[in-house]
Amino acid sequence: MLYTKSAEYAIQAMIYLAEKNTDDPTMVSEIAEAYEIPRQFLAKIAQTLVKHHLLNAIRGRNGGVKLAKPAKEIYIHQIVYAIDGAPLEHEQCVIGINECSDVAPCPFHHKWKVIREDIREMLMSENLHVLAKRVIEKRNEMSKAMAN
Amino acid sequence: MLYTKSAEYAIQAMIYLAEKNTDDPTMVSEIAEAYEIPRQFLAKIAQTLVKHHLLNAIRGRNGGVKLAKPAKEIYIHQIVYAIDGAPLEHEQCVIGINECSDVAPCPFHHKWKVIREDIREMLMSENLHVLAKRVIEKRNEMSKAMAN
DNA sequence: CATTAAAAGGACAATGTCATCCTAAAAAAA
DNA sequence: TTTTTTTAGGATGACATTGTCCTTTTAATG
Repeated sequence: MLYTKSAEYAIQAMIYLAEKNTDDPTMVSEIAEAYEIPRQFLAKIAQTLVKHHLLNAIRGRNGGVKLAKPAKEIYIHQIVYAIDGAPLEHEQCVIGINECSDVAPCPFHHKWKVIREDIREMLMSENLHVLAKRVIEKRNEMSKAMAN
Repeated sequence: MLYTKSAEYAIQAMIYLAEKNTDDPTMVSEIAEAYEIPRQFLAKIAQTLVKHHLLNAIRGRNGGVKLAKPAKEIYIHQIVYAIDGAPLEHEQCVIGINECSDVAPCPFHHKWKVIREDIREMLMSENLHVLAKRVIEKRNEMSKAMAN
């Protein structure tokens, strides 16, 4: 919808690592199992993330991957960019009209522009640290609710 | 992004017909040329729209397609639905977390929910009549601006 | 009735995304 | 040094979307 399945897997994997919050490497197979992502496929995605300096990889026994920088400094749009590539700069009109712009907008233009900026804002403003914290909070709430 | 390329072509074609606002059939090849859509491909899409009772087709010489009902009664979501199929009812979480719901949301959940509803609202509220009118207005403004 | 011009529809080709398989390289442990 | 365990990376397969080709059906016109 907003990004490919591959980018979704990448975000999941990175949140997993941010949650663990350790300096030790984590095996790709562990992450794959946790999120039920095909192992080999996630390995490819991890390779790409390493190339884009979002992950560091340690090869060999006891190896694995870890965040290449603090979770606070990794934003979702960076992950999406790394996997799906740069967003189109001549922002694509929703109904594909060539001359669509603010001056000569397509009939959807203004509504769509607002939505697009909301999405952009969402991807640009959220970092892994915040997301991981929220996931952990939710887990705790869940287990509390279960206990009752 | 919101829908497939095929659905985009379908919307363009239907707006073209709404703009013409005639009861005479329009050849698919004419529409394809106007929007630079592969002719045969648009023909397939038109077939689907006919099956979904959004277009009527007239075969043979002087044939073509036309809107199956007044432009005011055709909403964008109907076109998208016809081409791309029904939207997933168990609305998919943006980061693919299985247990994501209002009660146990994923870390994006609330922001994404709002955006998703804006999109839905946009597709549900806009009909071809309004869109075509806006396109025509824009064209007029454009040609006025050119004249200066 | 034959010709022409349109949509209908089946088959298939091209492309992109998602996924798997297998071998190589690297590093720790036996 | 050999074995084991991990990521790296090339090749290939499965599948969906996009696009093309060709034949059939339908209907107007010569």
